[in-house]
Amino acid sequence: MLKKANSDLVRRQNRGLVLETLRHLGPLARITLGQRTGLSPASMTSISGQLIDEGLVHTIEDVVQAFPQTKRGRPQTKLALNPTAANVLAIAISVDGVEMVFADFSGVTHEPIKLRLDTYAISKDDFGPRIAHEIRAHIKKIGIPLSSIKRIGVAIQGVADSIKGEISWSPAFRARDIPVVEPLTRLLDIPCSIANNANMIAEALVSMDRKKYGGTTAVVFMGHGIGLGLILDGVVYSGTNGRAAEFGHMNHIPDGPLCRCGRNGCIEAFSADYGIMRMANDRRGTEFDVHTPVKDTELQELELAAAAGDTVALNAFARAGEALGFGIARLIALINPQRVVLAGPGTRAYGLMKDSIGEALRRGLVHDLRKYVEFEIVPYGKDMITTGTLVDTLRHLDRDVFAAGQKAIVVEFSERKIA
Amino acid sequence: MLKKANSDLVRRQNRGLVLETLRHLGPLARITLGQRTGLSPASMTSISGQLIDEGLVHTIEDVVQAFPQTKRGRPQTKLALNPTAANVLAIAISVDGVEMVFADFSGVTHEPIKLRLDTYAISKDDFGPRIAHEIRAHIKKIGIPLSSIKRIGVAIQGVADSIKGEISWSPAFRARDIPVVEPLTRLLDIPCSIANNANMIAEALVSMDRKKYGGTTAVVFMGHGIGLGLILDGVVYSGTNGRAAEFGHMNHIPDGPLCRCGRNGCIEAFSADYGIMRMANDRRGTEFDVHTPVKDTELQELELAAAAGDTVALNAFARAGEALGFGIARLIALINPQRVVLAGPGTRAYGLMKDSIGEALRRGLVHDLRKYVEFEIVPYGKDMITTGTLVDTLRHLDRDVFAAGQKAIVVEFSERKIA
DNA sequence: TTGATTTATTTCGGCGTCCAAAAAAATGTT
DNA sequence: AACATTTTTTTGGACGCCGAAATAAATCAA
Repeated sequence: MLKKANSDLVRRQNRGLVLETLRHLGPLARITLGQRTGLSPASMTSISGQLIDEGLVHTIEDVVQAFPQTKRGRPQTKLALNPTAANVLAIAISVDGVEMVFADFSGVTHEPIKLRLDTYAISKDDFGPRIAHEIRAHIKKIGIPLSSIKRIGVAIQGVADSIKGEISWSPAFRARDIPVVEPLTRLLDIPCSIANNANMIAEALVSMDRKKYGGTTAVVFMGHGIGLGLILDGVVYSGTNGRAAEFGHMNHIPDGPLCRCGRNGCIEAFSADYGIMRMANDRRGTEFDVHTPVKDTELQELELAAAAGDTVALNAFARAGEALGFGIARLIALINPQRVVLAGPGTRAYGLMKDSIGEALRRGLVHDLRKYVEFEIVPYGKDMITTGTLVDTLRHLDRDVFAAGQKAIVVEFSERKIA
Repeated sequence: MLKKANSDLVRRQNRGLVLETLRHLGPLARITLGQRTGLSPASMTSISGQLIDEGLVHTIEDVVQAFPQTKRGRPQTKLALNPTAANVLAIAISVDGVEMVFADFSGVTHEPIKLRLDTYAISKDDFGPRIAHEIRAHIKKIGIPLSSIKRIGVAIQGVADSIKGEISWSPAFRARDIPVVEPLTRLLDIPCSIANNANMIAEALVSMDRKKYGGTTAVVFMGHGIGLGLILDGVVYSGTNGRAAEFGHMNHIPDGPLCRCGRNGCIEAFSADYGIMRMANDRRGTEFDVHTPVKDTELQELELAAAAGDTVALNAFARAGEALGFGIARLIALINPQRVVLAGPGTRAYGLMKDSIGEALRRGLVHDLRKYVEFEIVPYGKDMITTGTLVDTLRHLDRDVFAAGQKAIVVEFSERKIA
């Protein structure tokens, strides 16, 4: 259903457009902004004047306007997002621990802060307050005022309910339905949202290269679990109630090996680190409990063994690839994406799974559907999750908060006009 | 990325909103229309005046304003979509044949026209012209001018490429990549679009009950094949290049029974009519070629046998249900819809598959994901496909064609204003 | 029948938006 | 110093929506 439109909507949308363009392309002169956005120079003057009055944007003459203009004519005055307009905070929570990254409105980040926190032991109701406490402690250290933080984004490994603002389930926690948004909002008085980390990686990819990833892309995240971020028509799809896809717990083989989720035969049970480890141990007759976290060193040893030709290790990775390949085949049959991206630390062993993934795709997917899909492995940067979360959070400011304009400023603007 | 907005957009969007509201709620007075859309009475006068001038909407005083007003005050004059503003045509193509339905702008349909056409034998390049010819023949019979048909929507069983405007693959045709949009547009000079019939059923459901189906719903269509329509956030998702999902060819069991698509183990190979038939025949040692179309009478016999306790028949339906259940479990893991709807003639045998579907869902899906999903069987109406296609086609007119206004009329409007 | 009341619709004036064109500003070129 | 060029601002007009007032068209009451 369409929505009512009025001149308010027009300005809001164009303000948002200008902010997003500056964010994406960096400092630009009004004339260039006009060309990029399609807005007239007159409108650019009006909109940028408003944004400057509100402190969201500033002219950049002071700084290195250094580059002498080689052209004739009045020199451009470039506009840039004003870093001091706001700060945001991204928090990434996984079994590895908690990472916090602060950024200013222009997207420049502070040094990441890593917390050692025994998330697995913490209780449902202690987690939110604990994080709030940590935030307070660290902004004091960094020296930015709490009130300057306009939004917090939280990314978790596991199932996030972004409507309720809870961690429905995560391998990092023993507890379930852990409230996050409510305590942070209450204790810090800052709007907050929560999302799944595979979605945030997808967000990071789209912001990096909209042409490549902006259509319909499936981002498979391989790590301690197997996650999925879906980009549909350029927008990250976050499912009903924000509970995003659980690709790792899509069944591969009915009644297959036991998965951490309690069902049998999920993709994770084959392809996550613990699935691979279990497969190898089973063949060797060694006991293995799927709930024990797998140490990266152990996995690396297995990879080395496979590389050296150990058939048990090779087989474990081949089975992992097969499950993943069939999972991707099913995903393609359902969504028909233009591009499938494999990301995450688990891609380190891609070479050991490549053949079996390809073979599974051939077996499980009719050529007509396969032929249009492009595959890609992206090298995993640890900061993709926080980057994506920051992108998401800043876009929220651009579109919803600052696009609307601010009461106090509107008054100032009126005065300026009268005078 | 946001788009530039201007006053043009505002009027276009509000015109579209008014048209959609009238379409959805039937004739309404300006005042009611204002309440429903959120537009002021003044704006309603302006917009409706324009729409009336353009002939898209008419007042309904002439007709049965009969119902005497029980209230005091100036009586309402109801506005309605003007049936004569345009005609549209929906064409549904399946292995059963070709069905054409004409409708006027208010959505009132003519009697459906069924064509006997040997689609399976027709060549790639003969199909479009043949359909164009049939359209010409039938509008002559009905007595509406060709030029009044403003848009044609085609729904097919199989894979539609709605960007290229082709039937990529369909069980109704031997040929592939059959152009449809191009020949119809060329020979009739009418805009045309093509879509998948499961999507059109989804479209029909959303228009019937937006509250129920308007969130995230998966519509599984059971017939000669197994199709899927996905509604994401109230909008039917039509995949990359409009090539929608092929749920029926999602793999169920690697290296399982042969499917019509040439792969092994697709859901269809278990759950489509031919899959069920093959399963029963295999057990009985009878030969069965999956490419022979299954007669409905044969299937009914099998259903009766199962109902009478025949274990071979019962087993065939149970296996069909199991494949379907695991397919739905995988779908839920991936998309997490609020609602899963089973539709189509295949649901006639739902009673025989119910238990195995439920069992498969339990085996293949963790409870946390299962618990939020609602299941529903909708009784199958043969006209759901054409209804959905008409809904889609008329919305296109409302939003894209008539929302924009027409040059000639704008002039008239100015004159009226001056005088 | 007439006037009061009620409700729907239209008209009018105001405001916000965008835009095209003109003017101003700031620099390079001759 | 005058002219050319380019960017930015200003000005005036068009179009949109809206609130308020005016108008229209009925019912109700005396």
